[in-house]
Amino acid sequence: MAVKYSRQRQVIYNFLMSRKDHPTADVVYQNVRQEYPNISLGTVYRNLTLLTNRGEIQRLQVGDGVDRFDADTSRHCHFICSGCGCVTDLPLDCMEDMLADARKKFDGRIDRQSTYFYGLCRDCLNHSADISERDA
Amino acid sequence: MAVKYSRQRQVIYNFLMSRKDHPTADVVYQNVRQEYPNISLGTVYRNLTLLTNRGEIQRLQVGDGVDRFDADTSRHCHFICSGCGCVTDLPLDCMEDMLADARKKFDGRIDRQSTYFYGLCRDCLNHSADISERDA
DNA sequence: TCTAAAACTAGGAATCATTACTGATTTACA
DNA sequence: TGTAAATCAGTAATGATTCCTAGTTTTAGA
Repeated sequence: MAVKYSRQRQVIYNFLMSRKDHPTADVVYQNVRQEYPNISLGTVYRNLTLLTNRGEIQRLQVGDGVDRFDADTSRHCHFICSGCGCVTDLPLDCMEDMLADARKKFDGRIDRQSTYFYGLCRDCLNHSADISERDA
Repeated sequence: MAVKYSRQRQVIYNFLMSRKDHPTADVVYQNVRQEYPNISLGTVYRNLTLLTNRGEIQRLQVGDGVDRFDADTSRHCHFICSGCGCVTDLPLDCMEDMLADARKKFDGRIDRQSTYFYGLCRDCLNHSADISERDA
């Protein structure tokens, strides 16, 4: 299937490029709707999937049951805060080494790697410290 | 909430310990049902979640929309075949280094890491080679 | 510019993994 | 054994995502 230009896809892609917080499909929908009130959620999902398959964006599955999307396709890890659910980029030097090591040890072809770290972000850590102090 | 012994949970855990292929909740259900015909899928889910929260097993979210479960809680990566969907363990030496590097670079607390590799397993590679030869 | 085919869309229905609810049962412990 | 809390079976509800269909937009070529 040849890919034809569509206004909706362009707007979806532009919105994703403008964000660094890895929005969900619904967040993309709610925002794009400001400009295109008639756009449908199905269209947002279809285009996010299409862009992912074409390698222009990447889909993140951080484990909370909702997929997220990232316009940055460079190889990097993600951190997911168990407190507030925020997702932030985490570029690590050792990713290349890890991939090389995996390829050496695994009998098969490895195309892609995805790494997620989980914990508490700085804001949530500070907040829980506040609570501890208050309770003390 | 104190955790009480339950026959069902024991059977679910035993089954998971006997498998190396990271079964889904439904696969656990179908198998445990052989021995306990009355067990319900809800009970399987509840206990798998409870065991995960207690750190006795781990939940895998490999990206196909269905969660998988692993009785091996040691730190290791997983490979997911894009061809047949099989999930296999992939222990790598560099995981500790990577975690240490992430902790050094990230301002916050990192508790846990999960790494997935995607590609084609040996069987699927051989199979696609067969198809290429046949078509040639 | 006109036209036809292919790709795309909006809107809504369908899917399906997972969770929540409810009344009955089991477990722990005095 | 008696009792309260935890758990269960069965089923309904949830919610993210995909599928479906009729109509619209885009593109390429005459």
